[in-house]
Amino acid sequence: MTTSQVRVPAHDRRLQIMGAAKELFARQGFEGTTTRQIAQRARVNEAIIFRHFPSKEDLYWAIIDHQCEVGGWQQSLRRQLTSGATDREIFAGIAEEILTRRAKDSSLSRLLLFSALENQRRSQRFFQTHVVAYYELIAEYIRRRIEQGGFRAVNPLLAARGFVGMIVYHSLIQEIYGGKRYQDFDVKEVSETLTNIWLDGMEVRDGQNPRRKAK
Amino acid sequence: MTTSQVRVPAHDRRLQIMGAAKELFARQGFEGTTTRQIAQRARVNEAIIFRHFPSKEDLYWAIIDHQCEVGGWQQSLRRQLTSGATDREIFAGIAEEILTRRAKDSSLSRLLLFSALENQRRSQRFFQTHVVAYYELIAEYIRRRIEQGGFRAVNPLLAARGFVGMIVYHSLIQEIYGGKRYQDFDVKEVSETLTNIWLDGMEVRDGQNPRRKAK
DNA sequence: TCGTCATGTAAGTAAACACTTACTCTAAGA
DNA sequence: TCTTAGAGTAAGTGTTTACTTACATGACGA
Repeated sequence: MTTSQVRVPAHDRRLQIMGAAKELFARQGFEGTTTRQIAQRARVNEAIIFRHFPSKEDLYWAIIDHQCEVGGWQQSLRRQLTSGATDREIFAGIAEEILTRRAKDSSLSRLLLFSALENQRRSQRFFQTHVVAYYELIAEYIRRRIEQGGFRAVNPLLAARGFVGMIVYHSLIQEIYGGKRYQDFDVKEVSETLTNIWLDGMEVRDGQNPRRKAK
Repeated sequence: MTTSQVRVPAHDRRLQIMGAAKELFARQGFEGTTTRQIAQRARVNEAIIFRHFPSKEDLYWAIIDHQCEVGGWQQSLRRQLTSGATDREIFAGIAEEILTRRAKDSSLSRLLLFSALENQRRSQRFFQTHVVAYYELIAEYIRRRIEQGGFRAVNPLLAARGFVGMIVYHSLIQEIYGGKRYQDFDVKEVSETLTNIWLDGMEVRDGQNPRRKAK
């Protein structure tokens, strides 16, 4: 009995299923998505999913692992921080990359947020290996600039989170609350404006004492 | 046939069920939570839930509506913005309130975020009535300070989002990724540090031209 | 050319799901 | 003191869920 009976190599089928599942998980969460929906969207028999993945949950983590490998966030960040550009160029560049990446693949952002909300335990592994390292890189740069006297003396990790927070939260609101209809923003404007605010708050200006650490 | 058979007025039972459901929805999402779990946690027979609420979904929205009424975010914000205090006092106060409120009732933040992710359509109503108005109030204050020459000329809505983003994103990371174990932050330190960065980036200093709007 | 084995499928299964039904009990107003 | 509305319950309902099973098919090495 056949519908189309197109034979596809296992590796391609895997990717096809993961692609369909990724969008559904991103939109409806893990619990909100049924294996039947995934099969329909991937135009595949439901049993095929379980030939390629032991369980629905294994499929879920296969997607997340695959996405994280593809990403290359850290390499890109490291390149920007060591490029020798000015602070303003560096941070505006980071902001722009976050915004464009999130706009290009909003499924991934949603997926990771869902993962963090639905399954705190499991997402901790991702957080430890990816998020912490990302902040640590920015914080390290900030720490160095403080020592050089270019930035004021604040908690570097807090400053890094503040910067990333401005950017990510903006795009989160645009994405989650259907912000595009509410008000549209230009990526360049957003990244430059927010970077300017943050940087002018961080830089030491002539005749001004570096701020002491609060508390 | 009885286990304890304690008779409780309908209104109290409603609140009891909503309280139990709120925590479960906040932790596991709507789809991830079963009515049986809710009943067990509320120490109530499953059928009782459906006597008080027509459906699981009605219970869900009853919780959100109830939480939004209780909140009082806007009144508090309006009071702070018109208190006549300095910019630094006002914004540090706003930051501190956001942080303490979120820390005190982390279920609510999780619930609203879940709601936004799981049910984009429905959460738009909440967004329009609460979130938009909140940002608009801050943006309005920023707009006035720009006209007075106290703040630089940037998109006020963007600046408002940047400020709130720093604060909320920080507490989001602490909350979601179990940040308390990763690194603990003092509310005062966080609110003062982030406010200082943002405000020093926004304020016009002597001998400095107000920044033009990007683009 | 033919056997093999991974790819593919239809038709299941038991468990879990939201929700209902038919019934009991008791606190409070008359 | 009696009546009754509504709080409480045990044991269901049909449906949907993740996952399985038994079998069909065809590309490819020998």
